[in-house]
Amino acid sequence: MTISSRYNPKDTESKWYEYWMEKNYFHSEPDEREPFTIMIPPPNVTGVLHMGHMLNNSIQDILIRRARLEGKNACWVPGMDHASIATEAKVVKMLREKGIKKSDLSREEFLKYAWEWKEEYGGIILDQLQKLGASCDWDRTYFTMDSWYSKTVLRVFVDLYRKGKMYRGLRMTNWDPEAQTVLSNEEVIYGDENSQLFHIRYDVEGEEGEHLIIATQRPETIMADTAVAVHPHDDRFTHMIGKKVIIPLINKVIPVIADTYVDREFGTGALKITPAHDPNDNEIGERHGLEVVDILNPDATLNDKAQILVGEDRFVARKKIKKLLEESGHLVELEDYITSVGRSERTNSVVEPRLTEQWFMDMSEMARVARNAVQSGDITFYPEHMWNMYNNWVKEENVRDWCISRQLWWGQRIPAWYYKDAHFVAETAEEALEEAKMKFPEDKLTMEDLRQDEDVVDTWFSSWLVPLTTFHGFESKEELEYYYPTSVLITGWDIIYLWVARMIMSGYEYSGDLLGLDFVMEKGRMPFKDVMFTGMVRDNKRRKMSKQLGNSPSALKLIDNYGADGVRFGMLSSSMAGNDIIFDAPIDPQTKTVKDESKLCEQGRNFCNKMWNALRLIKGWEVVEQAASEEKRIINELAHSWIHNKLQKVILDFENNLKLYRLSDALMGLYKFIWDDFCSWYLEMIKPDYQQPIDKESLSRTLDIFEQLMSLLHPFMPFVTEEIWHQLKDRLEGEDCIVSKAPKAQDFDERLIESVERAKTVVASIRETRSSKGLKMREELMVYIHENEGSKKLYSLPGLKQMIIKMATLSGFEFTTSDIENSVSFLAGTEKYYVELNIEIDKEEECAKLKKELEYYQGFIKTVEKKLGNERFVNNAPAAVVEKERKKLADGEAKIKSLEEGLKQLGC
RNA sequence: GGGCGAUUAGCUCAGUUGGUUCAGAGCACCUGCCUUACAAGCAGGGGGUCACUAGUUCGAGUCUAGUAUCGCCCACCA
Repeated sequence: MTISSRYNPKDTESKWYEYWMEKNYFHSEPDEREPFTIMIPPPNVTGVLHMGHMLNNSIQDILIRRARLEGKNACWVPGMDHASIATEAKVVKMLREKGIKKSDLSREEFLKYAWEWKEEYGGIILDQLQKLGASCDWDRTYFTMDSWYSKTVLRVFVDLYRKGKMYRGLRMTNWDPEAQTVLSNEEVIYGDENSQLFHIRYDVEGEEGEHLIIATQRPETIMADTAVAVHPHDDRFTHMIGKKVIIPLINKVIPVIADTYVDREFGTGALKITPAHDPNDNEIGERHGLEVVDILNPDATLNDKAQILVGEDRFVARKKIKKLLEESGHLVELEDYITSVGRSERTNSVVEPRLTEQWFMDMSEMARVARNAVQSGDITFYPEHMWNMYNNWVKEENVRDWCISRQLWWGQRIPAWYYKDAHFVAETAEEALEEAKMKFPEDKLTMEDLRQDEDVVDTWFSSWLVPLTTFHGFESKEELEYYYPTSVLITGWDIIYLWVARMIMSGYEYSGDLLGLDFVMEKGRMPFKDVMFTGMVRDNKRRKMSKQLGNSPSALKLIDNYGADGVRFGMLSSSMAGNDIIFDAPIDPQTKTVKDESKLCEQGRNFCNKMWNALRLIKGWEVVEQAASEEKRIINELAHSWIHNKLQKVILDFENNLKLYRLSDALMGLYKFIWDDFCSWYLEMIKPDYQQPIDKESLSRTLDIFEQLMSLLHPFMPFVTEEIWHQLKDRLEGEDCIVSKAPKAQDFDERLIESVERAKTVVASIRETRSSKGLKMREELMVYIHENEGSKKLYSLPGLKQMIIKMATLSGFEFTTSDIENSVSFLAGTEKYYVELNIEIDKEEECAKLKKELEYYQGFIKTVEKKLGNERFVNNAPAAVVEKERKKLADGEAKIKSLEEGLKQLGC
C-alpha cells in the first residue's frame, strides 16, 4: 500500500463533513449532560462568506467541538438575519433591472418579490459555512422573519408599549423630497460639495446700530429661525445675551440665547437656530424651549409660514433670497466653503432634515440593568477592556432612546393602528379593532377604518431577541430551560452596542413568561455567560477588509487553495482575543488585485502535511513482539515516558489557554508540540533502523499518543484529525474523532522532562559542532563528558546516553576525568562535553570562541554580583528570588572555571 | 469634539502577578543537506536601545504621568 506524500484536503473534507451529517453528530437534544450553547451572530440573508465570518465562525466551531470532546451536550444554533435595509435594497435593485419600480408596487406585491428573492438567493452563506467545517445544528436554522419569530417580536413590542416604554415622538429624519419618503441613515450618502457661507446681519431690536452677524449655508431658512445663539463665554457677545434681534426681510423678532454648542472659532461665532430644519438646532431648541417653525412643504418648496418666496423650491429660494438680502443691505459677506452634503442613495436629491413621527423605546432603565449585568460579573467580557467601550455606551449620560421605526417594507410591520388621533397597539389587527371599538363605540368601526403604521421595526429590534427566541417555536419550554443562558457569545466589537448590549437588555427584561412559557428561568436572566470579542480582519494597510475596497481575498478560494483546516489554522494562529488581525494577502503586481494566497494559511496546510507524513511513517513499520535490542528497548522506554509526561504539561497549558479564550496560544502550543517534540524528537528516537520492524509495545504507545493529539487538535483542524484518527486504528461504529474523549491533563514528572530537554541541547550542540566543522551528518563521532557529581546524576537516567548516541549519530559517549586531545568542547548546563575530531583543530578559532563565551559569562556574573551586593535587594526581594540569583552566580562561576581550563588546555 | 486601543526582529504578533540567560514565536533571510515519513522537508545561523521622556522601585518590555506617531468606534462642522 502506498499513501501519497501530500495530504489531500479536498476529498477528505467533503467526505468527513457528509459523514458527520449522516451520523447526526451536530444535532443536539436536551439530555442529562451539561449543555454548551452558542448562538451564531446571524449573518445577513444577503451575505456571502468573507474573512470576518471565517474568523468568527472558526472560533465558534472550535469552542463547540471542544465542548463536544469534553462530553458536554454541544448545541450551536445557526440562523439568518432578514436585514431589512440590505435586503430591501437588493430586491429594489433586482426589480429595477427588470424594469419594475418599487413605487409602482403595493406593499403586498413587493413583499412577494422579496420572499421569492430570499428563497432563491438568500442564505448562501450557510452552505459556505459548511465548507469551513462549521458543526452547526442545521435542524435548528432560523430566520428572523420566520412567522413564529416575528410573532415574538410583535409580542415584545406590544408588551413594552403596555409597560409604557414605547412612545411616539418627533424626530429629525432624513427626508427625500423627490421620493417623498423618509430615508434611514444608511441610505444617505455624504460627500463634500462646494457651497457658500452667507454672513447675514441681524439688527438688535430697539438699539440703533447694534447688530449681530450670523453665518449660514442655508439663507432660505432664516424665516424659520427662532433664536440666535452665541457661546456663553464669548466676550464679543456676552452683552447681547437676552436681547432680541430682528430677522431680515420678514422683521420677526427672536431672542439671543447662550449655548455651549456654539463654536466660537467658526464663522462669526453667532449661530442662527432653526429647529425645524437642522438636527442640532432642534436639540438646542429643545434645551431652550424654542418654537418650531417649519417653512417647507414635503416637496421642499417653501410654504406660507415662510411669508416670502412662498411656493419656490428651496434652491431657487436660496438664489432669490441672496438677491433680496443684498438689496436690503443685510448680506455682509459671501465666503466659498466646502461642506459635506447628504444625498439620497435612491434619487440623488439633497436630503432634507425633517421632523417626523417615529416610534421610540425608552432605554434608561434597561441601560442601567445592562450596565450592572457586566459590572457585577454576571457576564464576563474577553478581553476585559471591552468593558470600557461597553460602559461608554450604556452609561447614563450617553444613553439615548432607541428609534424603532424604519421606513421600509421588509421586516416586522409596526403593530400600531390609527384611527382619528388615536392609536392602538396590539399583536393583531383584530385586537386593535376591538380596542378601537371600545374607545369609539358610536363610530361602528370596521377594519377598513383603521390604518396600520406603514413602517417596520429596526432589524436590531428582532435580532436583540435571538437568545430568547430561537429555542421557542421549535419545541417547548424544556428547550429554553435546558439551553438558556447560552454559554458564550462570539462577536465583533463593532456591534457591542447595536447587538450585545441590547441582547443583555432583553435578557434581563424577559424571562420565560413573555414567551408563553409559564415559568421564570431560575438559572439567571443573562442571555450568555461570556462574551468573546473578535477583532476586525484588516489588510496589510490596516484597512478593514471589504468588498468595496476589493482588498479581501475570496474566502472560498482560500479554502480551495489550502483546505479548510489550513485556513482555520491561518485565521487562528495570529488572532488574540479582541485584537484585530492583519491578514496579509499578496497583491498581484499586474492586475493589482488581491491574490487568494496567504502565508499563514500555507503554514496551516504544511502542518496538515507534516502530520500526514508522520502517519505515513508509522503506518510503514512492520511489527514484531520484541524490540531489536536491549539498547533500543531502553531508548523507547525513555522516549515514551518523556513524551507522555511532556504531553501532560502541554495539555495543562492548553486547557488554561482555552479557559481564557487564548485560542492562538492554545493552537500554537499544540503545533509546536506536534511538530518539534512529537515529530522531530519522539518519532526520531523510536524510529527503527532502515527496514527494521518496531516492537508491538512501542507502536501501540505511539498510536495512543498520536490519537490523543488528534483529539486535542480536532476542534481547530477537524478534517485532517478525523482522517488521521481513522487511519491510525481500526475503528468501531461510532468511534470517531469528533465524539472522542479529549485527554485531560494528569500529573507529570517535571525532572524527567528537564533531563531530556537537557539532553536535547547536548544533541543540538554536537550537531552545531558538526555543522561548523563541515562534517557530514552520517559521520559518526566520539563524545566524552566530564565526570562529576552532576553529570553522573543526569546520566543515571536509563536511556539518556543511548538516546544522545542515536540522535547525534555518535560512535560512543563516555565519561572522562581528563581533557580529551584533539577535541572541541562545549558546555550544556554546567556539564562539559568534548567532541573528538579526526581533523586538525584550528586552535585560534577555538580560543576565540571560548574567549567570547568567557567574556559573556564574566559580564553576566558581574551583574549578578552587583545585585547580590545590593543590601536593599537582598533585604527586600523575596527569598526565592535571592536564592535564584545565588544559584545563577554559582553556575556562572562554574562555567567560567570550566572555560578557563579549556583555554589553558588549548594553550592560549 | 467624545471614547477605545496600539507602538517589541525586515513582516505579523506573543510576553499572564514587576524578579531565572527575558528580550520570544511564526514567516522572511543566510549556511549546509535530494539522510531511509515529509524539499510544502531536515540540521544549523544572523537579526531588536521593547516609540520617546520623566517618575515609582532593590529591580521596569511589564506600573504611573507626559510627548509623539498610528488605528478604530461614535457624534458632527452652522
